[in-house]
Amino acid sequence: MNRAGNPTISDVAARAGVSVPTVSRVLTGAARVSPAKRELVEAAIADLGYRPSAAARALVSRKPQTIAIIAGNTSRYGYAETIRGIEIAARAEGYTVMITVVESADEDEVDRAIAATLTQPLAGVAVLKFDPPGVAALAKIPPHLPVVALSGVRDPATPQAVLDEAAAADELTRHLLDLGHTTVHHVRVPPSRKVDGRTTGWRRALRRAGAPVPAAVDATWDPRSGVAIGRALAADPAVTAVFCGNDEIAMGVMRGITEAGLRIPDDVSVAGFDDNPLAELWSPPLTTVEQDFAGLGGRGFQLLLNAVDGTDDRRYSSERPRLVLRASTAAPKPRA
Amino acid sequence: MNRAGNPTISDVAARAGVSVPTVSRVLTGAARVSPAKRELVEAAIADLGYRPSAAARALVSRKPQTIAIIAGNTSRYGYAETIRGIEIAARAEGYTVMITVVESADEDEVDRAIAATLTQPLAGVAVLKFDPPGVAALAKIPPHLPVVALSGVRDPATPQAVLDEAAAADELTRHLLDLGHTTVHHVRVPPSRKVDGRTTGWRRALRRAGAPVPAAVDATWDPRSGVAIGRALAADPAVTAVFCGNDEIAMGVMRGITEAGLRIPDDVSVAGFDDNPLAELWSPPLTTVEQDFAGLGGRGFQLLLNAVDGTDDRRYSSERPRLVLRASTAAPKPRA
DNA sequence: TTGAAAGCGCTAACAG
DNA sequence: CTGTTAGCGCTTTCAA
Repeated sequence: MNRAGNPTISDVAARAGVSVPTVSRVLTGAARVSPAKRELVEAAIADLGYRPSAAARALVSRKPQTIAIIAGNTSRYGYAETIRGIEIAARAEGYTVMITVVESADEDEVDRAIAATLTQPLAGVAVLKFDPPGVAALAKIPPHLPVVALSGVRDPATPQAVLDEAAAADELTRHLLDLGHTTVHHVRVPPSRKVDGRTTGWRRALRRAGAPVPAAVDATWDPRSGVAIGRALAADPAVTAVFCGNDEIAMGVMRGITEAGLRIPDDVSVAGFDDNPLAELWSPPLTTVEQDFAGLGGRGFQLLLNAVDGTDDRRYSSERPRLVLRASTAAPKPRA
Repeated sequence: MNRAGNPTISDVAARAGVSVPTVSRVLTGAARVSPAKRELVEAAIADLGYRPSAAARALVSRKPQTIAIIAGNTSRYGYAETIRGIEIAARAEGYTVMITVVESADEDEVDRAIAATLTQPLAGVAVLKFDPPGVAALAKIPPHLPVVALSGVRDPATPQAVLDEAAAADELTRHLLDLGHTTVHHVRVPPSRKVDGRTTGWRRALRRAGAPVPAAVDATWDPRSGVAIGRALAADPAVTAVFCGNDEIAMGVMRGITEAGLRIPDDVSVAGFDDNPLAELWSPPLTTVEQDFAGLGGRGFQLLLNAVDGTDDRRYSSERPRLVLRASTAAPKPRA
């Protein structure tokens, strides 16, 4: 019994009448143990309700079974789903997950978060490179620690799992152009850097089509920030199609446009990104891009595992999100 | 240097020309150290980029700085916000947070999750008692470990932070009744138990008003499950007001009602619960109950801290959610 | 104020 | 197959 009242491995050994290492052997399966002793040990473990101490194990074996996720946020849709995907994959492999939130890219804040995290015995770290705090945190991870970046700008220096947002944004923009819109306006969510896949793909599609490239409008993460933007967009007769950086913002923008007296999609087409569960229930149902965030998390974890045990050396995983056409986009009609 | 290439406390000691315990003393502040040596040690720590190992610390000191959150889900709105609230409060107190997901109340799954969690050196555990997996997990936490339940049925055996959902549901139902509705129908989200605050408050208000109590309809967590329910409700002329267990379901129900050709709130009033960020952007903006989930998480962490260090013995914290009246509810009008 | 010694709970050699 | 011996990185006695 230790100070917290938990049985220890030596309690088990004593009860089973074997040595401590023998107990360890049945626990880890590191060596063969005779069936007789194994049974004794298992019985003792069950009787005592013994649980091995991860701290002691990590200390001596250097094979920690914990990974840390560093994220700028834990509750927004894409973040939460990605974290869920990592957690599920990690759990399936017997890993425990620890979460550290870094709310700003402020150096002190990042340092503090990293320090708190690295204090733990970690098999590796997954960083959500969705935003500036994520980018800043990734830069501070010590080189010897296995790491994977989820999303973000391509960087060969680090294993990375991404969703090919640029390709999807390109496809969505092209779709709008094909519908007959002269150009497509764009409302951005706070980008992780100067470059942002959604914006890049949008611009690329416009350029390729020879369409004018309007200035992108910046929204915040708060869906309400889209309302004022929607109103302003509605006031400009040149605006017939709007591509928003995520579904929440799109919903805000739609509300602003509607409040201004225009109809969607008759007067203005609006598309989002992410395929939030509420997107298909919106009125009108929102055209968007389905992003498999949970899958992103799962692929990221696999890459991290590769980096940890080195069996597989794949370091990059990209998946193309899927366009979901719904009723919020249509061919332009001359405004009444 | 240990095997992972990290400097250890003895590297620091060697570099500073002092003993290991002296380094430990400046680290923990457990005893006075002469300014001269302290400076030497601090310089060595900085030079080496030394970070104490939480595993070793936890092993010897039995004062772990990690708490575990056990949750049935990490990405749904209320869950994610609550987790965020706990994380923020914990971080402010120097605690690291670990997350374990228990997806079903299945005994094996719960046991496995608990076992994986308890293996870590933990100061305490916060359980989201939002659903059956949460309830099942709570029952399995060993008695010596400090624990707090977030939400759920009142249980004096465990420190608990709640949102008084019954009071809020009662208030909302009464509001609908006061508007002139003969009764209020109710669509439930999967309850954590037979009793569920939202349903209880709804029923209480109806009974007190002498209004008929219709059978509650069960939805799943998927907002789409609300659509079919909405259609069915629309087919019943007796339905003029619907109170839904959460906003997502309410959005699905509204869509079903609209698809059936009825208008909201003219033909049917619909109210939700939670005040999802999208609720106010919905058409029409959704009447709901604002739940401060992040605050719930924060209060829960405080209670856990009380249980851990025993300075304060408060074990219960309840807060009354706030009614938010918007355009989805109105006085009943005879259907055309 | 400081160092030497002991030991947290466990796994990794190493004999036997 | 199994026990003995070390020792992980740290804090906690205990003397000095």
